[in-house]
This record gives sequence, structure tokens and C-alpha cells, in this order.
Amino acid sequence: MAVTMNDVARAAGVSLKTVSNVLNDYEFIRPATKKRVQDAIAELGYEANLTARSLRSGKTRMLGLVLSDLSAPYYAELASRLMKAASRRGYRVLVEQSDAVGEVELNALQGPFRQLTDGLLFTPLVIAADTIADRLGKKPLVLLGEHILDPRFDLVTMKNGEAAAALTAHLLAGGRRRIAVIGAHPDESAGSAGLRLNGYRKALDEAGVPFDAALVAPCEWRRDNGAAAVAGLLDKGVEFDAVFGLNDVLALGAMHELLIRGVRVPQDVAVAGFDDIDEARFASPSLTTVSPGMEEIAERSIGLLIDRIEGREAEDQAAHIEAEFQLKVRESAP
Amino acid sequence: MAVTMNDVARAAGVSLKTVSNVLNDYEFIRPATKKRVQDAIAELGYEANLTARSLRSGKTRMLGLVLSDLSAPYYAELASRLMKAASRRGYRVLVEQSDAVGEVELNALQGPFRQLTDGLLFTPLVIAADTIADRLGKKPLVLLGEHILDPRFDLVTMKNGEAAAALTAHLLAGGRRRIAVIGAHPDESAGSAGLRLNGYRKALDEAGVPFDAALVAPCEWRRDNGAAAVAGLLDKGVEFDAVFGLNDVLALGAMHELLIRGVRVPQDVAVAGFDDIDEARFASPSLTTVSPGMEEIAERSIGLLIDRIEGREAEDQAAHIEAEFQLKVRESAP
DNA sequence: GCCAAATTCTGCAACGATGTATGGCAGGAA
DNA sequence: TTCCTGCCATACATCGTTGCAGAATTTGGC
Repeated sequence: MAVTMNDVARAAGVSLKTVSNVLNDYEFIRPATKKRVQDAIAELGYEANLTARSLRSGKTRMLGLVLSDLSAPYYAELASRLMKAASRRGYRVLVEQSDAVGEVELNALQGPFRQLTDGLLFTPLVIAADTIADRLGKKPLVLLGEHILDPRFDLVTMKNGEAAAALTAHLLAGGRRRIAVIGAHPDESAGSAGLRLNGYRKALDEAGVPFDAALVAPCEWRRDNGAAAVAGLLDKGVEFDAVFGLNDVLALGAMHELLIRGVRVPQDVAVAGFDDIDEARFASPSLTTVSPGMEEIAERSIGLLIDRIEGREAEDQAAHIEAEFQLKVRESAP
Repeated sequence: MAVTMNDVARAAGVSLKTVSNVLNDYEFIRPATKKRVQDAIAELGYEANLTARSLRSGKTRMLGLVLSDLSAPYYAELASRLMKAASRRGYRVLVEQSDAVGEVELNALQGPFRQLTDGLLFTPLVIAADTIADRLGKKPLVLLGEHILDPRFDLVTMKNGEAAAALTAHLLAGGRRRIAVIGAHPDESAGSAGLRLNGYRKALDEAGVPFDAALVAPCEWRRDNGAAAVAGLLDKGVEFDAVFGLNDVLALGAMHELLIRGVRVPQDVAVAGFDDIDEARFASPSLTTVSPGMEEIAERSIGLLIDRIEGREAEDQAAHIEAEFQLKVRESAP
């Protein structure tokens, strides 16, 4: 049905292999032959069969991206950028949503998903470094965003702790003393939540402000949870003059709840988030947050992964890349 | 390197083809044989090579999704749902971002992207129905969201016109008479923008409110454009008591600009959007909008596409499915 | 116990590309 | 003339799977 290399070969009066050689830029081909083949290709509208090529070469030119949920704005923006960066280098990205379910994460590491891709960008939310190492095959893997600083794995991330500390310091400098933290993950210290919480505590320490566990609300990073967490604090009568949402959607959910209840932002309570999603700039009031250098993260993680795949990177050492962050001071916490 | 069907066959003491038969649920296999094969598979940790299977069968069990930009919240949420719906049926989704560039849309229809997928979910923003028909191969295609109501194509969409009319009627019922519209696409009538604008005009007509072209601001559907459009209207001195953003991010951008300039929402100007993205519920004030029945859209478009792929649907007639919408009245336009 | 039919299993040839090995044919050196 | 080298093109095997056709075995009816 479709035009194959064989048809092209027949049309150009050469062997099948010569067509293959033309396509793969083989050195020794008479210009005249090359032209005949290329003309035949154009005439017949030949397109290489990627599946056959993959079977033969063992490469798919697809990268896997494993994240919890594409509908989360941060991941959506990141995925969009990653796909564009990959596309520029001749790769596609296949996305797998784990919903933070360990089994799905595992399957992404070894199952059919792995087979379909030449390398993986992985955001491990549930499974641990040793599990990854166990199940990891020979294909390259770059960890994304979280902070499993393990000599076995490449990692591209941002300065979670430093950024959180800088943001907290900013709130403290604004005179806030009781800063609620929303979105902690108590059983985890290496993930973004843990690192950001550490940054927060460090900034408090440095300012000599005591840490109060009552101000920390654990929850998953969703808008409605942010709102519920603030509601919980208010209902319990916990006093606070600022809210630090460990990511933007949490902060925005929290801000919504505050405003509904007549709490003024930032006059009564300042609000700050983390991620600088597009929405943060246009919220009302606009949201003070940390910009994680997403463009740099996308570009460098794709670059690193493809370098590994194509063997351009020394294999003996894992790369640990930390993108630069920027504090974005806006209305919600001036 | 990897375990192949041949290895399994040897281990189970059967022919390679019998292993294949077991994997493909061939009817006539002795239970004992089946078990021997399955045990061998489990023991060796055999996993089918999807590339080889694709080459042989001509199917990839991947669906293509073509949209303009995954970082737009509506598309991100839609893509997430589509991927989950596809996953339940044993398919994966490969996303292509067109950035509303015609050439990319074309390539998605016929290039390598098409080859990698068994069927396409396509949101045509630039190219026209005839172009699609020209370049369309034999693989199934379902149009998504836009309104190319053409007997040649399957279409899953929502009642854009009706919903826009209902929303406009709601604003009119609230006493608004000068409703600005943001995000029109003047050169296009079959797309979402055109249909929604028509619905708006229809509702005005029915209420006997004159249409004023000065109230219509054309722009692409981005948050910053929404803000800029409102700024333009205000600066030009155009009077209005409501803003209808043709989608939510436009409305949210508009609302942001209004609030910055001290215009009260909804007291001075009501604001309404379209899409009911997650963010709408948590904006401040929360955004009145139209919920497009996204779950239904996702479920039915995936179902339809897979039915076509697997030949379960009569081929002689295109399906035109319109999901039900819901008006979500919130604070921004009570 | 025999034959036809039903069941169970197998071998071969693809799917469409690429790597390896090798075959011709020039032209220059011996 | 003979041999070698460099250039260009080809044949064959192969990647791992499934469709087709048919071989081998069992079953059932009488």
C-alpha cells in the first residue's frame, strides 16, 4: 500500500540498499545516482517507515516523560517546553501520567513505556532511589525536579531550598512573623515539599523566628487542598499573617479561601507561592512566587538526556544540574 | 539481549508460533500448553517487542492528539483526560503542538506523526476542511472542538453557540446591556470564536439589545491578550458593564486588568468566561463560565476514534457528537 | 474400529528497514 | 601485463513478530 524503499529502488533503477545508503548519507555515492534516487523519492512521495527503522536500529527517537498529572499547570507548562526542546533536536515526547501511583511509576521504568522510548525524564513521587536503580535498564534516565541526589542518576532540578529560604526571608522582611506553610509532605524529606519546607525553616532560624508546627498544613498539591488547608487553620483559630503555598496552585487556592472569608491580601495576610505559573501573574492580587527557571530546566534536561542517548556524554559520572531561580515579588506579598 | 518469543518457545518446548498464539488468545490451545508457555514467559520475564509487533501488524496502539499548545489550561486538562480515557482502552496518546501553524497541522496529517499513530484527534485551527480531506489518508480522524461540520469527518464538540447565548442571556438578565467580547477571530466563522460570537449576537437580538462592533476586541486566546484588550477598551473610552471572554484565560486576564485599574467586579463590570478550567472556580472573584462537558468530550471522542480504528463503527456516515454544557454562575457575574 | 470433522500445533514467509560482506570497475604502481 | 587500491553498488541476513496454510493429533458418530 504505502511506498517502500523497494519501490523507490525499482523506480530509480538501483538496489534497495543504495536507496538506504542515500537516505543515510553514505559517503561513496555517485552524485548522479544520488540524484536519481532522490528524484524517485520525491516522485513517489516515499516516506521512511519509522517502525521498521526502529525495529532494525533499536531506537525510536522518542523520549518518555513521567509526571503525576498533566493537568497541573506547572507540569503542563513544563511538558510543553520539553516537547518543543525535544522537537528541535528531532525527538518526540511521550507522556505518562503516574497520578503519583507507585505501580505506574514502576511500570514506566521497565514496561512497554520504556520500550517505546530511547530515554526517560522521570519525576519520581513515590518510589525511592534504590527501587529505581533496581528496575533501571540500560537506557538513559534523567531525574527531573525532585531531589534524589544520588551518584547513580542524572538530575536536573532547581534550588528548592535556597529559593524557599529566599521567599521566606522576603516575607520576614515584610514584617510577617507567623507564616503558615501549606502542602507539606510529612513522610518525605527528599522531595520538593521537604526541601522547600527545610528552606523555610532555615530562613526562620536565621531570622531568629521560632518554628511553630501548628502553622504547617500537610496536603497534596491541589488548588482545593490549598483552600481547605487555610479553612482548617482559620477554623482552628491558628493565627498567621502570611501563607507560603509550597506551590502556586496551593497558594492560589489558599488566597481564594482567605478572600472569601473577608481576610484582606496582603494587608491582613500575605500570600506567596512557588513555580511562577502563567496564572500567578494574572491572579488578583497577583501572586508573589519563585520562578524556577523552567526554560533552563527544560533545555538542559532534554539536552542532557539526548547527549546520553547518543553517547556524547561521559558515562562515568552523573550530572547534577541546578537551574537558577528568581524571586517574583508581586501584590500578594509586596 | 532482550528475551524474545524464540527464547520462550525453547523454554516451554513449543514452537515460536504457539507462543504467539498464546499471547494473542488463539482459541485452540490446550490448557496445559498454555500454562507451560505462560510459566516460561513469567520465568524469563518476557515482554513483547512492541516495535516488531507494530511492523508486522501495522498498528501502533497510539493515538495522535494535535492541539495548539499544551500549556493552555483547557488543552492541558483535556489532554490529561484523553490520555486517561485512552489508557483505559489500552492505547497511548502522542501529543503534537501545532502552535496554530498551518504547516505543522499539515505535517501531523500526513507526516511521520501520522505514521506513528493509528488514529488522530485533531483540533484544526488554521487549515480548512478541504485541505484536511485532501491530505487525509485512510486512518481514522476525529475532529475535536472546532466546528467543521462536514459530512466527511467525525466531530466531537460542544454547543458553542447555544452555550454562548445562554451565558450572554445570563448577563443580560443581570441587567448588563453593554457586554464587551474579547478574543474574537474576525476572519473565521466556523471556529469556536466565531460560533461563540454568533451565540452572543443571537442572545442580544433576542433581548432586543443592539450589537455594537466597538465592544468586540479581536485577539488570540492568551491571558495577556485578555488583559491588553480590556486595557485597550478602557483607554479608548469605550463604555461597558460586562466582559465576555471567549475563553477563561481571556476572561481572567481581563478581570485582572479591571481590578488593577480599580474597576470593581462584578459591581461595576461583570466578567464571564468559557471552558470552566480548574482555575475559574478559585479565581477572586470566582469566574462565571460555561462548563463544556469535558469528561463527556474526552470519553466520547476517544471511544469514537477507537471504534473507527477497530472497525466497530459503520463507515458510511460521519458522527457528529455535541456534548452538553452547563452554565456555572459564580461571583464574577452573579 | 474406521472415517470425517474438530481441535491443536507448526513452519514458512512476510512487515520494511539496515549492517556486513563482497563484487565489479576504474586508475595507478610494479 | 598483473596486482592493488579506492570508489560505487549489490545480495543476503537480520531485527521480533504475526498471517497463512497445512501437518499432526484428538474426538465423535456409527
